[in-house]
Amino acid sequence: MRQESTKPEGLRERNRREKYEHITDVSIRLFLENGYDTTTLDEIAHSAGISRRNLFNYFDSKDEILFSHLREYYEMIAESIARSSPDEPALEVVRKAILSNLTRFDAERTLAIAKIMRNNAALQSKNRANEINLEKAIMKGLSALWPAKESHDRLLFVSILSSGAIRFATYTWLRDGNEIKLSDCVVEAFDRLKLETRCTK
Amino acid sequence: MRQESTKPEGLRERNRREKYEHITDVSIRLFLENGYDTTTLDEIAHSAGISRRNLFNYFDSKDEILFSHLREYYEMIAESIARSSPDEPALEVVRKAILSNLTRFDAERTLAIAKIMRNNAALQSKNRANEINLEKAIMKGLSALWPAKESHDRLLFVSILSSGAIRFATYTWLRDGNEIKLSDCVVEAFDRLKLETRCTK
DNA sequence: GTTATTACTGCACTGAGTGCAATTTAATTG
DNA sequence: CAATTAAATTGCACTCAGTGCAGTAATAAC
Repeated sequence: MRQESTKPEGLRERNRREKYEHITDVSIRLFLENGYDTTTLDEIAHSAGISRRNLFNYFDSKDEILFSHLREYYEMIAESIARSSPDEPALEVVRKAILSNLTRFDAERTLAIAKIMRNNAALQSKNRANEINLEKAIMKGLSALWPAKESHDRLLFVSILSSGAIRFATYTWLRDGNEIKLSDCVVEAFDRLKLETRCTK
Repeated sequence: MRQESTKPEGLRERNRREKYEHITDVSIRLFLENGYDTTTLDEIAHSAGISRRNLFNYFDSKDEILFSHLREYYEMIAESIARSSPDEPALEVVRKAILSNLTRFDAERTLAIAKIMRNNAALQSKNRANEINLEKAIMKGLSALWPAKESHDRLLFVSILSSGAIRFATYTWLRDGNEIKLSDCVVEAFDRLKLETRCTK
C-alpha cells in the first residue's frame, strides 16, 4: 500500500530475475568447461545452489537455458516493427527494427553460446529450430503494421527472408571474429537480398 | 561369385529396406491414431514385431522415423544441382533441381506427417531443425558446381534463400489442400524471391 | 500477528537413448 | 553340404531429461 509511485519490482520478482541470470551464468560456465552433453542438470542445479526440480520452474528444458533469453529480444523486435511507418518497404522496416535493437544484444553471452554450439550438431539443430520464434515475432510485428488479410502471404515471405538474412549476418559475424560489427553484417545481409535475387550467375 | 551382372541387392539388404519401410508405416499409423507424444517406442516396436532395441539400428531417434526419408531426397537434390549447367543463375539451378526431383516425392506420406505435426509445436520445431539438412545439401551441390572459394558466401546465401522458398512453397501447398500442385507452389515461391525483394510495399 | 500466494524441495515415475554381451540369421568359402 | 565369417537381433542394465504430486519454506497482503 505504498503511495509513492507504483512499485515496479518486489523482492520476489527481483530474486527470481537474479536467480534466473545466475543459473544461466553457471550453466554456460559448465558447458564451456565440460561440454553441453556431458553436463547434467544435476550438476547445474548443484552448482547453482538449487534443487534439480526447481530448475524446471525457471527453464522448460535444458536447451532453454541457452535460448530463452532470445524470447525477450524477439518480443522487442516485434514491437519495434509494429511501431514502424507503414509507408516503407517491409524488408526495410525489419532491417531497421533489427538494427535499433542491436544494442540490447548481449554479445559476450552470444559468443559463449556460439562456442558451446560449435562441434555440437544437435545443438545447432536446436538453435535452428529456435529461429522459428524469431520468424513468428517478425510476422507478428508485420501483421500489426499491415493488418490487411490479403497481405498475409507476402508478409510471411518477408518474415522468412528476414530470418534468413539475420542468420547469414550472424554467421558472418561469428566467422570473422571480433573484427567486424554485427550491425554492418546485418546491413550487408539485407543488401544482399536485393542484389542476389536479380543477378545472373 | 556370380558372373551374371553385379547382384544389386541381397536378401539382407532387401529385408532391411522392407523392415525400414514397415517400421515407418506402422509408426505413422500409430502417430495418427494416438498422437506422437503418447506413442512410445515400446508400442512401435511391438506393433512392428521387433524389439525396442532394434529400432535404434534403423533410426537414430524417434524423430528420425518421420524425417529420415528426406535425407535420401536431399541427396538427390544435391546431385541434380552438381550436374547442372554453371551458366545459369544459381537460384534457377536450384529451382530446376527441386522441380526435377518432385516426382520422387511421396506426397501421401508427407501429408500424413504434416497431419501428425499439426498441433504439435515441438515436432514443428524439429521439422524446422531438419531443414538444416536441406540447406546443407543445396550448398553441397552448389559448391560442386562452382568450386571457387570466393563464391562461398553468395552460394551460402542462395542456399538460405532456397530453403526459405521451399518452406514457403510447402506451406502454401499444405494450406491449400489438394487443389494445387506442389510444383506450381515451388515455381511461385522462387518467383517471389525476385519480386518481393525489389518491390516497394 | 494471520492468511493467502508463490517458491522450493524430495520422491517416485515415465520414456528416450546407449553400451554390452549373447544369440540368431544370412552370406561366403572350401 | 558343413564350417566359417559377418551382420542382424535381442535382452538387460543403465543414464539422464522431464513430469506429477504432496509437503514445506518464504514472501506478500490484510
